[in-house]
Amino acid sequence: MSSVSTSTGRQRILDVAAALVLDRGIDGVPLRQIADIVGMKASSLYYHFASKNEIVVAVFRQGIDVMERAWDDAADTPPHHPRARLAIHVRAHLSALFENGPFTAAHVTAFRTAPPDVRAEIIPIRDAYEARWTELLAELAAGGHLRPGTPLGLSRLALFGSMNSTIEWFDADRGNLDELAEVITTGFWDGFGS
Amino acid sequence: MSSVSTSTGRQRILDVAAALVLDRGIDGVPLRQIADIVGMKASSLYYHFASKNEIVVAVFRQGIDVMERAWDDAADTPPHHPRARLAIHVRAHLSALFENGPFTAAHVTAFRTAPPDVRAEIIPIRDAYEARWTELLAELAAGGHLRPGTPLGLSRLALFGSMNSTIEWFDADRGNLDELAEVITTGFWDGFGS
DNA sequence: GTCTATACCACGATAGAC
DNA sequence: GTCTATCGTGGTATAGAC
Repeated sequence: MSSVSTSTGRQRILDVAAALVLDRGIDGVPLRQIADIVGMKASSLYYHFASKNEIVVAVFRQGIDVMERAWDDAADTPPHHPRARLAIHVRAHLSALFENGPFTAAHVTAFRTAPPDVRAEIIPIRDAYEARWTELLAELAAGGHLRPGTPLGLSRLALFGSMNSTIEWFDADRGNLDELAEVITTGFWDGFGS
Repeated sequence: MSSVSTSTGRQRILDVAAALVLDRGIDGVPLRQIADIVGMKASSLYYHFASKNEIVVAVFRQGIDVMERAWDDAADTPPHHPRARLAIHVRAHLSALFENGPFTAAHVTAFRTAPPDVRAEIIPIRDAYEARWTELLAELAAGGHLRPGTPLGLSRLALFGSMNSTIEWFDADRGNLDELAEVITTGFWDGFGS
């Protein structure tokens, strides 16, 4: 298992690149800066990757991979009643955003400004992840657990927005991810009104 | 009243810059591209602005200004019961995001990767806008209309996330903003569960 | 208020030694 | 697998004519 400080070679480059891209965006990160932090010269990056775009694609891929793994882990737990099933996947998505490196967060924040060819390569992969959520919400709706009348796509997008926007303000070092997941789940399920 | 196609000089530069920054991020937009679309040379931009950062600051300022004006218009309407009061301000915020140029959306999406000095100049201004929301939510909570136990800051951030993340998917040309505002308000107030 | 010309630097990327 | 050296391009910004 790799961690940021112990990874080597290709993975170490991706760790550094993901953190920087999350912070400054794709165009805000020169290859020279990635290389500096890794401890090599920019030209040496080209032994591991053919281009900057290829690094970005690898970062995004790994970000989606982290999300899918978190989903799979969550899906392993025994079946719950509907709300708990949602809660466990919300917690998993937040885990991908905050507990497994900067990859998922980098993907979520930087994808919108990525070059068209990078986007084209990533879209099919992220679609597969989104389809899992659509399916989960469809099952909840079929069981009568979601308000009728709201299109499924809308509630999925609202949930994604609510989860992903935590990147802007949640501090994983100070806050509690379980509590955050509970707030988001409750907000989605019951709302904040009373 | 200025519109994108008829504005001139300084405002025309800002209109173009805001649209491009929304699309590609700050570092993804060369001054030459702004100048091209405006119909001048890049060097001529320096007659109107001292630096690229100054353009970005002006774009963000206007984005916040649009939000505040939308808020003020909403606050002009006679007092409602609590949920309707919230709904009217949600609608106003979405109006700022989609109905008054790309400034507010550019601010929301590009601020996170802005250079530190740009951020420092903008933060106090955006804080004032956020304080309006905090105050509104505090009044709702004081009236017993928000679920007790959820910190006010959390519900404000959840609401912001839900509204601002619509930038990623809502198509103002095809969708209905009133309906969107209703979905978001209902989602915040009552949730999506049943 | 916009132009031409240009300075200066940083960018991504390649070649080839070690 | 990393280095030095370098190429070509394009970035922000300035000077000065018109």
